[in-house]
Amino acid sequence: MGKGELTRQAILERATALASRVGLEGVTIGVLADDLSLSKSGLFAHFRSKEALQIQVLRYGAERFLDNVVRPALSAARGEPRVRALFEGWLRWGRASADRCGCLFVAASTELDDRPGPVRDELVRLQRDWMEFIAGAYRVAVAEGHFRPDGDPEQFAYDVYGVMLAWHHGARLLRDDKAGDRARASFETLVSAARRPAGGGVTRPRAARKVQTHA
Amino acid sequence: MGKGELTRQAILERATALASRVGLEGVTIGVLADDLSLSKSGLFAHFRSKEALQIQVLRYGAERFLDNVVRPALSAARGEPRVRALFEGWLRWGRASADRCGCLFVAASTELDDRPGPVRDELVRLQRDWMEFIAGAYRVAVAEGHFRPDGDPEQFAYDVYGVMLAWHHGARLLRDDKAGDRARASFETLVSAARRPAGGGVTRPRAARKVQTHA
DNA sequence: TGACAAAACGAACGATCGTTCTTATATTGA
DNA sequence: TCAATATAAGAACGATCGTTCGTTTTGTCA
Repeated sequence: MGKGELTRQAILERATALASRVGLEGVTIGVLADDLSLSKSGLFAHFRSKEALQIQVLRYGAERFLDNVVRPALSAARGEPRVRALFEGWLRWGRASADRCGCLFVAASTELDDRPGPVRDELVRLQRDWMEFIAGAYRVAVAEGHFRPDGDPEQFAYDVYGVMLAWHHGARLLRDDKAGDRARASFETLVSAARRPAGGGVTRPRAARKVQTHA
Repeated sequence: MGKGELTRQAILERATALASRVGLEGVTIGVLADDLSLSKSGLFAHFRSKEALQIQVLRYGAERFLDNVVRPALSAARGEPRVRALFEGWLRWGRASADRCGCLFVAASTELDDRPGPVRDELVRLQRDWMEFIAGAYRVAVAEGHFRPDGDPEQFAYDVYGVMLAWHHGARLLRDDKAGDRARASFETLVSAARRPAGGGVTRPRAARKVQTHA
């Protein structure tokens, strides 16, 4: 990796952390340059516009999210355990104080929802991918016999996302200590609703129902 | 109402609508003055600082929310009907294209969650009040015998807020036509889980609620 | 090591930011 | 109607915004 790519990564690292606090628009070239002991023009040369920087920040944040949440969760067993691993990783990621790329997307979502342009397009693409990934994890859990087959994967993804957003609101804004417990309670409700009915309904299960209790 | 108070209201009206699109920080004195055909200094004189303007915008938005959502819902019957009226009004308010004070608070929440100061304090106060109001509506429904008494009102408020945030994410950012249906489906799940058990049997733990009916 | 390319700098650009003055115009009450 | 007052305008401030340009430093490789 050349020198240029190295500082470029350092810039994106810093910018991503900053953006989750002050928003994508709040990341100013001057402040960012000062933080990294660079000149404005030197930093600017790496990206040819602020818009390009913003897009790169979104992609960098998504990569970090993949590294820290998605990929680790893939080592969990297919089905419900993996869905749980995704949620727990997501929550852990949101709590992390060091790099707050998690809330970068929450912040960017409300910041860009009414501002058309390539930055918004990139964010929508990433968010759609992530929602679809959750829905996919749900489908795998159905295939594994953990979740009921007549559920709606997209609705599940929608609901889980809502739980995360509510957590963000409670924990970050309202500083509610119970936000984490509340998020887990909501998630547990969603998971038990997604499970196959306990009594053994009309559809005959192909595999024995796994019982997963939470702490 | 004097002349001053009149233009002051007009400024807040415009600023509130603008803030829900570009955020509280994005509402710039110059742009706001141009929109209203006022001079920067003339507008500025009404508030002695931008920070004061932002606080006034939050209060104005909250008043509008009270007028358009909360007070109309109070004419619904106590208990579950009122809870439903609150939710429907909330959703309607979020959809309204004319004045978007609803998403003002969603936008401000992520914008201010990491920026201490009096503006943030005001927002937290308003949001706490609103959450507590929802929890209060839940308690009334318990008192009316509609909802089960062993439920957690704060958890209910938390969950409903999550549904609204997910709707905002789906409808505003992802432009998902099904967001409204999804939000209603999630809300119905919450309400049926909150209802008294039909059989009137043993009270079950909160995590083992009823099966979710996906749309 | 020397030549060439990559990377960072410094200065400046026009524009806009929030804010502060002083001056002019409306509005109001006696 | 006429002062008293409230309201708006105008000009300018220092600061910062994203961006451009030419120069200088630094890294890379034959």
